[in-house]
Amino acid sequence: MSSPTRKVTMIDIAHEAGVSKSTVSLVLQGSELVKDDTRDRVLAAMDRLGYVYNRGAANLRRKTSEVLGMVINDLTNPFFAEIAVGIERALQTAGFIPLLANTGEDPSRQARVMQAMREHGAAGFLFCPAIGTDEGFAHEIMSWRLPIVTVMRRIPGVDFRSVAPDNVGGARLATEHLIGLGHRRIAFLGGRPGMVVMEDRCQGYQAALAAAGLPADPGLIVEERPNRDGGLAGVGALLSIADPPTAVLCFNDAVAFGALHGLWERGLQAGRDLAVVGFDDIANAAHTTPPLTTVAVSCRTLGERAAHLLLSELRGEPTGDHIGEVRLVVRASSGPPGQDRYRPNT
Amino acid sequence: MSSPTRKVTMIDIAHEAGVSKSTVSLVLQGSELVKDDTRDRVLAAMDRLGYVYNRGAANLRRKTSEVLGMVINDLTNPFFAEIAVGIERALQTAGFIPLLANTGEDPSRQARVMQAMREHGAAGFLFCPAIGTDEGFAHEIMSWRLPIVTVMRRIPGVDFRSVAPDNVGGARLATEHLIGLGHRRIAFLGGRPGMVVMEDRCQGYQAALAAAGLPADPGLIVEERPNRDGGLAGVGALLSIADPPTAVLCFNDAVAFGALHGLWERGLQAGRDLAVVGFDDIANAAHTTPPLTTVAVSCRTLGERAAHLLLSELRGEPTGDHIGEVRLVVRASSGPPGQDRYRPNT
DNA sequence: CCTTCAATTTGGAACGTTCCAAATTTTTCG
DNA sequence: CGAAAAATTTGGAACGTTCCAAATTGAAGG
Repeated sequence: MSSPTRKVTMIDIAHEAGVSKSTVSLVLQGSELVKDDTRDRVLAAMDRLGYVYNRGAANLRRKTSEVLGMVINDLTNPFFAEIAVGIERALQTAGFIPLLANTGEDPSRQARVMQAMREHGAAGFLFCPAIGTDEGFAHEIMSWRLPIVTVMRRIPGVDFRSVAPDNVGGARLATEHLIGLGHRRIAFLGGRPGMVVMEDRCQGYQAALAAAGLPADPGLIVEERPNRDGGLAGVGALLSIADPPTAVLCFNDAVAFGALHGLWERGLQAGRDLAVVGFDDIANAAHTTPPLTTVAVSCRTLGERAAHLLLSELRGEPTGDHIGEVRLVVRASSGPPGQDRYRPNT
Repeated sequence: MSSPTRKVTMIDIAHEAGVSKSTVSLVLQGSELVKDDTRDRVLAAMDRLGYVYNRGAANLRRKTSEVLGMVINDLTNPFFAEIAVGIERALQTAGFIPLLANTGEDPSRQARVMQAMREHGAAGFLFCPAIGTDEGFAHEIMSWRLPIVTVMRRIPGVDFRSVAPDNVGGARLATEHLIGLGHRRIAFLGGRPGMVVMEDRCQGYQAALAAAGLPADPGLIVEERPNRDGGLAGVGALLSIADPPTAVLCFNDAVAFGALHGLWERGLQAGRDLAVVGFDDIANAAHTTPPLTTVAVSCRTLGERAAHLLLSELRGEPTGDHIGEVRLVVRASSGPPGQDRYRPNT
């Protein structure tokens, strides 16, 4: 039992059950062809000998695999962690299993690890591209002719299926909300041009302004790192311009958290002194002081949809992109513009 | 090029380069035996034909694999996400690659997916057990005779190598800090007995009390879910007992966040009205209001150590458990006991 | 009992590697 | 130059499956 005994194979089972290896194989594949009685005998033998199916060998012969690559730019970000969980869940129930890579936004790591996954027989990829992913690489992996679904960030210039929330619509929704509250000078804070997500959200913001007949002041669009630090720095910049905004739509919740913090540092309060709106509705958004108004994206669902999309592609079914619904969640960080405290110069 | 051409194999390369498949194999394995000139020819051929190494086939023959199972109880928890990232990083640089499973604290999912990973040829496991993991299952996987390293939560009764922070020491440190501030009635909040981590931390807390000659009031140990909701509920319970504590050590940061929120709801302030200390120092701890005093655990490092431990085991090297260092980070949520506001009954 | 047809079962050749023992080529040196 | 030694290269048998075509068994019908 604890001896260094050779691994149990189908042949051993065949022997033990008094059938051929082909029959064992049929049983393993749940074939209808085999007689119930025989099946039972084979299953019993497997049990007795402690058989472990060797999928590697099977896949070698069959030229397929149930292994998929899951490449995530930043698992440390709860938003992407949630997506990863959604993907994993869907794959698991479909009998697939992901190889994981966290690229940490490093394109060269990304390239290395995706190559490794290919060598390990990944049958397709769920892919949240790192920020600097270039078109050359995109073409490279396209040439692999494996199904690939990009999640959140689509790559311009290649036609992978993609799954993403309705960034344009969400930003429009949020901006309309602010306009409805009476705001006229609304800023957009965070992100870098070249980031598709930033561009989409910014576009939705601009569309809402335009639809309301409000001027688009380029000075109100502040580029910043897409994280808390960016928000902190950006809100400072916004408050110090000559004619400061009364509201700010942040690229994402992390940026909004930073903005909240920046306000707090100045003795100002979000909602009263400056309306702040986030994007994503990550877990913490409900628990800041004040709680954050934000655009809710169901990232778990997004992950599941991505997985299903990839599975469809694997089956060769026709597929289309998926744009996830968004929903505005109004909390206390967004209020109407006030006249009292928010202008340092009065 | 885009034709449904058969996959390129070593044999094709051998042909193209005018050598035998054995030579190609040697090149692939970076052997010193092959002449530089030949190596170049082979590499060139690979390049020309677009060869992809089939590790599945290699592993079948070689009876090893660079694939490891990474089984995480809850990736949604930033603490474990960080560990996962640390593991993945270390594995990647060592040329290994993880299969991922998120069990969502469900032991039956856990059992299913670990079996699947075994069938896929996982050579070992990095394992953060789900909460209800029973000893029977532990013995089952032990019988697989694969190297397994448990992370964070060790399993009593089986001797897997394990990696965890110094929970006992950290809790002692935190409690000593509170005692040093002058607190005499210090509560412990959150977690369930049966959770090893809770037991360790609670033990450290009790040790510190005992060392300071303070009585151990069992009424000051409040079991609760190990998350924000548990903290919220628990702090309410603590404040309403006859002789309430002046300080509370929370099972982890999430619980502490809930406690902070509970205080805020009652118009009380952490640090002044009740000293609150967390455990883990997750990303948000520095950004609560007030910022949270907590025991910092370097989870990224923890993950890396776990990976290295598993790799050592794979190489058959002698190994031992790793207990990660902890460090007390004092922020504003813990102050000396006051006399004014924290007693509802004065 | 023989035939026919359906239901089961089965050998053996892949799948793309590695690894061993043996073969071949190259170098060294008396 | 020839022999011995060293450096390279090479066939072919695994590894544990699947899958096909063919063989065997069983049931039904005359």
